[in-house]
Amino acid sequence: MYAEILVQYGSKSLDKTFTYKIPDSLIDKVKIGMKVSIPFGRQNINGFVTNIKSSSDLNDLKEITGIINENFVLNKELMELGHFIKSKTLCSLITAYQTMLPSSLKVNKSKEDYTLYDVYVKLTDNNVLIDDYIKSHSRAHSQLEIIESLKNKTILKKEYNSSTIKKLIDEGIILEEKHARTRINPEKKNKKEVILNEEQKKASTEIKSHLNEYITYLLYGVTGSGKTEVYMDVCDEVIKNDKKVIMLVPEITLTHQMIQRFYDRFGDDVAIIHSSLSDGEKYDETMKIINNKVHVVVGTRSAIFSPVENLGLVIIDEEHSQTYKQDNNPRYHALDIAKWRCEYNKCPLILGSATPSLESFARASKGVYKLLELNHRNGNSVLPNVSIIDMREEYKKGNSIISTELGIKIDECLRNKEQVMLFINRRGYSTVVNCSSCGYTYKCPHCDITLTYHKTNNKLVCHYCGYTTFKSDICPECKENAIRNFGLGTEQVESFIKDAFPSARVIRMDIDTTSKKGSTDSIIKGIENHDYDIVIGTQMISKGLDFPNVTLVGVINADESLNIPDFRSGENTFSLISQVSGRAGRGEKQGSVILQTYNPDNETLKYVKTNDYYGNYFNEMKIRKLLKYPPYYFITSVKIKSKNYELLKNEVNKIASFIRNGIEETSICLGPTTCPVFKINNVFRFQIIIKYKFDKHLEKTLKDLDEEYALNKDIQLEIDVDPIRI
DNA sequence: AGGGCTTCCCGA
DNA sequence: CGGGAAGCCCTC
Repeated sequence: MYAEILVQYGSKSLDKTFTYKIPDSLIDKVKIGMKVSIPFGRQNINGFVTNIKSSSDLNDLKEITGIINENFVLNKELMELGHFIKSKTLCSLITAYQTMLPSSLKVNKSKEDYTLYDVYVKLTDNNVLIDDYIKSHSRAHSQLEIIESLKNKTILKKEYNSSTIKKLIDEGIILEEKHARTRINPEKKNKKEVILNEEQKKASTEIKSHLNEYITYLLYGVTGSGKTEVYMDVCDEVIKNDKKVIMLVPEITLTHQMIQRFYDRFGDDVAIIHSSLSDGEKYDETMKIINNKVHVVVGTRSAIFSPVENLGLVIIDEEHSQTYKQDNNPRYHALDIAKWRCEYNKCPLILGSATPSLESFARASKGVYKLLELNHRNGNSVLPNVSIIDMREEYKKGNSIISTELGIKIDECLRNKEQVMLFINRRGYSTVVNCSSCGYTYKCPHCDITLTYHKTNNKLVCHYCGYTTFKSDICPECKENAIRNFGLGTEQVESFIKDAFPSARVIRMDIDTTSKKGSTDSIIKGIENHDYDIVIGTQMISKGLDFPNVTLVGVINADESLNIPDFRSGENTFSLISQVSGRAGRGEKQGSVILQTYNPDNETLKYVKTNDYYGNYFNEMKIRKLLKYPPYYFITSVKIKSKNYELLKNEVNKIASFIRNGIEETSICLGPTTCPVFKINNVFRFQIIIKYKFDKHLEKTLKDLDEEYALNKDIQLEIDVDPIRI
């Protein structure tokens, strides 16, 4: 028998199978989807079995040397899914499989058991041996004590002094026993029965009556409308049918509260998968899935690859979230994978959001997805009041950070013992540092961007490559004492607020204050317990958090995300600010939102103010149609990168004409142009954008292009099908 | 990916 | 003519 094997390396030049002979001793054991070790050239590496056959045209084949993990086999569904990922993202097949696996199970890893064991000890059954032992020697008191304490009992080994017990084990009086222990053990708390309101019941019933069909539902529910209850109600039904559920959330730490609710309801029937778990934790959770110990998998993007058998439902919460698209190779979108798997398993897919992506909403209005709406907040809470403040007027009054009105509102909140959230989507102290005398601006020497000032350590930091330098008040160009800060960041807002409201307890929440493991949790608990009155944060405070005592949300600079040069900036601003606003007034009290902006007439902000998703949708769609952007056209971007600028400039034009010749006439090829950030880490970057409705030549053209440059070390290509930003 | 084999350029 | 870097090619 022979096996076709993919080698562990992801390089494009090795993206083919190699045939090995299966030795007689392994014939009954080797299966498709297994990891095996093989000789390759003069090295010994691992590979992945993709096919088994009884004959081969080749002779003098080498033999498989061993199986890495007999208990792990990638199932047929995921084997097929690999081909889909390969063709969609133009990656090699082995890269597709590697992407599906947690690092402990990846093909290049040879260790097979990550299980954590507790070692227990017990007395041997051989009573004669024990008696002899006690009688025949004058034993240390401590050893006799151990023997006494273990009568009819099994106890953790580490309860005893290790050298004392070792002796007893060596003599055979005491036996060791290993018990596997899972690292994460959620508990089920039977909280009070959830009663769905009419809207929730309607949505849930609709989905529950089509559980054996591939239908994509768009659950469009305003913030606080209780989408989670609908998810859980449908989950219940799927579990009753003994099928499995995968639920995706954008970022685990921020959706901590939602995961807790799943634990409370389903307890140890839930496995959790996300990037901040350790390898061992991920291994345990994956094993729970493989061994059919759980019905529900909750996790971030990569959880869509969970090796569940009998998938009955996929839920993607906050479906508009950009985190579902992987921004390095393979650039897959979890939504595409979810669709593929749901179609394969003939089961429903639920996309939930308060601000669905334009693509999704457009599909729902065309009837491709089925639209389900939740228009009311759950319980007694109502949507917050939004007011827009013209910062141009405020600036004249001398307020550049907090407007008069926001100041008054904060004061009011503090007096009422309510909490405030202030949103500023930039970390650091100030985003631009320059000289008011000669105009010199601090820029990163390796990247094409300005440095951000961090006051906590008095350093200038590049947010792209991490370059750090000290800041001086004296201009390095003209030597004048005229260095000034522009552009607001979280640190500056924090220090301003601390000065303005000295009695308030203030916490800042951004990457810089939450990078330590567990710090996010402790901040969230602190907010829950009202240890803080004012929370200042970046977009990490925008999603999922549910604090009933937060009644005021201030958006310090609503223009920030509007000014990003991307066709989606309007859509993203609408959803970001709507999500942030949704943090206000989730309890009994009415919430209010203050949007500070230098563009009070901006269309997007007006729609945010009136919470008019439809208005914003139609407005954006009009623009997208006019400019031939998604969802009217598909987009693929080709980034071309090199350290050698002259070579790059030359090559880029060749690539553009190659693409122009290889696509249909109805498709549009834009560029080459320089990327918005022209240089990162001393690598120059150009891009070409292809817009198309349907192009049967494009995939082949891109594949050829990719292969052409696969071995070129000076030029790197980065092809992104359906990029999330350009 | 990684190692070996070929080629090509330079100095003596 | 030797040596060392650079490029090329192969791995079942």
